[in-house]
Amino acid sequence: MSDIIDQILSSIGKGKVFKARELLLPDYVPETLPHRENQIRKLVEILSPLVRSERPSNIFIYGLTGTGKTAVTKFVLKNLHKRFPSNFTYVYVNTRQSDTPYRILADILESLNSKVPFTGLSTAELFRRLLKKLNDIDSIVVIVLDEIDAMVKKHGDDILYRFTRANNELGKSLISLIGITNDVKFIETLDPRVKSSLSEEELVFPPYNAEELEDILKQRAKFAIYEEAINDDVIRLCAALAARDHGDARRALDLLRVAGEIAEREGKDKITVTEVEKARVEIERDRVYEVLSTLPFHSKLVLAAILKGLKSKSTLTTGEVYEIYLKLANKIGVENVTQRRVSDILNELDMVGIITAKVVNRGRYGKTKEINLAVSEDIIYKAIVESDERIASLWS
DNA sequence: CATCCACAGGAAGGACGGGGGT
DNA sequence: ACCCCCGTCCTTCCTGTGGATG
Repeated sequence: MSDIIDQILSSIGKGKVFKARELLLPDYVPETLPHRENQIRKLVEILSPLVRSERPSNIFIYGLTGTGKTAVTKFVLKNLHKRFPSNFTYVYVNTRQSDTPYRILADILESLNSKVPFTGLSTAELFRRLLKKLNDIDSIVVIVLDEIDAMVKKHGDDILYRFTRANNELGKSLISLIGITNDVKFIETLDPRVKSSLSEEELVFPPYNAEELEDILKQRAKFAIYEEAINDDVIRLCAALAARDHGDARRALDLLRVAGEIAEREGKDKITVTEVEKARVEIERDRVYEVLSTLPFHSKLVLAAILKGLKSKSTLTTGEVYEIYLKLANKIGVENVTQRRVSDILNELDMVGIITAKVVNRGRYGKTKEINLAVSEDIIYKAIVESDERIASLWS
């Protein structure tokens, strides 16, 4: 028995691909950020008052996913803090992970070493505690709110307004906000007071092109992967796939890392384009599984309805999906939700990238959504059948 | 050129369970 | 022990709308 385990362990242990796999993980902040020199310079300039222990302007940072917004922000703050540790503190909150005002405030308080209950308090109470804490600390605090658009779309800009007013309530200027968003149009939807206050300074991150992605990948690969285990074709393919997807560096790094993991798992000593292709499928599959696992039952059922419907048509409307959904609900004997709810569910499925639901006007034939899958059908099918047996029974 | 389709999507609220404060 | 606040799903009722059609 132990032979088997030894075998497995040794085959895992003697990975021939990665020198330092962690350098390819999404939250790793590298020492150099190629093709972001301008953004770094601008950000340091804006934040330079910190050197004199003064409050910098609030900053709004835009750019699509994987354009280096988070990395640059963390990089700059980390390095400034290293040089001037007593001048300020900074807090980073990802508002997609902590996507309610309550969680955001709780995260900030926890970063400032204040214990808060998981739930139970009002957000007003948390805000009061935050102000008190800031008053006690009495130094500049830079608060980074990453992926702020997701939170505001769900919960409104009320919390942002409160943040921008916090300096008044404190009676001194301690808080400096950095808002990061993927959605360029997002800022127009903000309350004008919040908008003007939050975007005292603005910074734009353009997408990387394929060449720049290659540079980034090469540079990381140099330290993360053995030279013999990789070649330029692999890097070029990862870069090209990611460039097709609006120049997303995170996606490019993910592809490379997962391709390497696949190579090691299969006992190979180098990454080839085959592994990159497998990595692409695997990444997509993992994402679908994860999204589905958190989906409420009726969302899965709506997805099942879409799958069924697309068998006979190339695109569906909300009404068509709802009809099929009603049949399926009836078949497995569960209460159905209203069409209004299904409309929202379709938007949610769109938001997480499993389907595309585009609003179209068809004149005389009304306004509806055109619904299509955004992920390959068999991946969704497998994921959905495994996630719930009642839904699985619809196919047996 | 008005009409009218097939919904979109906002507003208000309610049931419910998890987790406080006091 | 009791009340309060929260987020999550969901309902009901509603007003809004781009453009093919008559």
